[in-house]
Amino acid sequence: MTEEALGWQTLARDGEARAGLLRTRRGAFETPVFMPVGTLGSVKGVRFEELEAEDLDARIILGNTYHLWLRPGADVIRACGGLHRFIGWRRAMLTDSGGFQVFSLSHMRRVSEEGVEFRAHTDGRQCFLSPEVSMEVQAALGSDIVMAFDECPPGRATHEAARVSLELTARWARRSRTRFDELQREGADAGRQGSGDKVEGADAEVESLNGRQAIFGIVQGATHLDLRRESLERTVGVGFDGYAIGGLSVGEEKAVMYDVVEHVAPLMPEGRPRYLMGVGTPEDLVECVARGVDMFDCVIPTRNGRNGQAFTSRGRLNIKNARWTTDARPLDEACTCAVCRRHSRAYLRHLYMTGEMLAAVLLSHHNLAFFLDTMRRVRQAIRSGEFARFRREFLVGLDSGVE
RNA sequence: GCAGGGGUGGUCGAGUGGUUAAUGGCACCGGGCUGUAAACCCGGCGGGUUCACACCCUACGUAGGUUCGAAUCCUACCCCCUGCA
Repeated sequence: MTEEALGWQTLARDGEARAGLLRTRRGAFETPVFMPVGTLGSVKGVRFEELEAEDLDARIILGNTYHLWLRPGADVIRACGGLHRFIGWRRAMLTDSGGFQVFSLSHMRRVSEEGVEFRAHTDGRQCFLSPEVSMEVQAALGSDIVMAFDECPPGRATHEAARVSLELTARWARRSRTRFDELQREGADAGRQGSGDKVEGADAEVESLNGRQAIFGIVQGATHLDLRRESLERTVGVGFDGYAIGGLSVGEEKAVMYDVVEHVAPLMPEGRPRYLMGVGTPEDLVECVARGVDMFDCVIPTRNGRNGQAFTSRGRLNIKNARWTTDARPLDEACTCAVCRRHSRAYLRHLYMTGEMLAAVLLSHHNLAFFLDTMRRVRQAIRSGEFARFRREFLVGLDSGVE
């Protein structure tokens, strides 16, 4: 028996790229992994059966503290047995802390040492979010991986602003850890495993985990490498089950983002999973795996799918374009997802142009399939020592353009 | 037949003498979206020449007229709607 709430071990390395096995209390799966985003307890437009089906096979999804706290409320979800039971998802779940909303709703908030005062985007009422509140809400949600409460500065934050922000995040990391541990001891975790809950696909390794929630710390520092290093040291000093790089893809140049990841990821603890928050496009995933990242999440496949954009092995395809009006081919001729096996571009365009919700459903499905399949191929390439070649060919493919 | 109302750009619909190639909506064409305030947002949308500024044509049922100037006023005609016969 282990005392860990989460385990990660390297299966193979290829340059900085790592293939690993991540064990959570709700299932073990290989990394690098992409986590579909389900902010409000729903991966928008995609049923859980589909997420579990072979062409997607998502092993872990995201939920959001801030959004679920506002609606339906932590008490409701606790009363319903935690987020997993509430939404009907048995596999792993990671919850974001609400830290990102401090950034994205920045014009309706006030940040202080204690926490953040918000005006709820839903009805404008005054709310207060802090490391303690975030941990309490995430305990009520009972997610498998909890994120520390951080502050995410804009990508172009100055050195001085990024330093102030990073230091606040570091203090909040300590408070997050402290309150998180108290809540685990108090048994506040609504998703606690080991008391008779049958975990689908659980194996001996997973059952050897202690059944508690795990918690990840978040490295900030904007684009300033010295601050990133300092933030990393301080976060590791607190001690977490895994570490995330936050504050990227928030307005900075793409080359700068890659540069930050390239400098930070290899410095992150070798034996812990590394999670790049909110990233990214297919090329971002591959490029950041190459720099040592293990976990990703992004709204792009579902949001862009809803908005008519498909990701394919030859780049992006805008289903709205008139050129597809009578095109009988699937979105991506190299894709074997349920949507590509059955439907033509012409039909998908028709659905989109007529406002049928099925367009959003099918495009979201395909996009998730493409992202998840890309990660499968990434893992396989790393394990067979052919990641460099895969990376090169994948990027050439994306650049070749949809015909 | 008489009385009243009306015919505007792909479409619906504003505009009742002058910054009107003509407000809006829809449709259409294109672009964007990275820890989801997003089934959303932004641009274009009569034709032609131009990289562009710009210029030229054609347009508010049809044909005339009044006026420096007309989608807007007048006359005739065509068509549509409503009521009465």
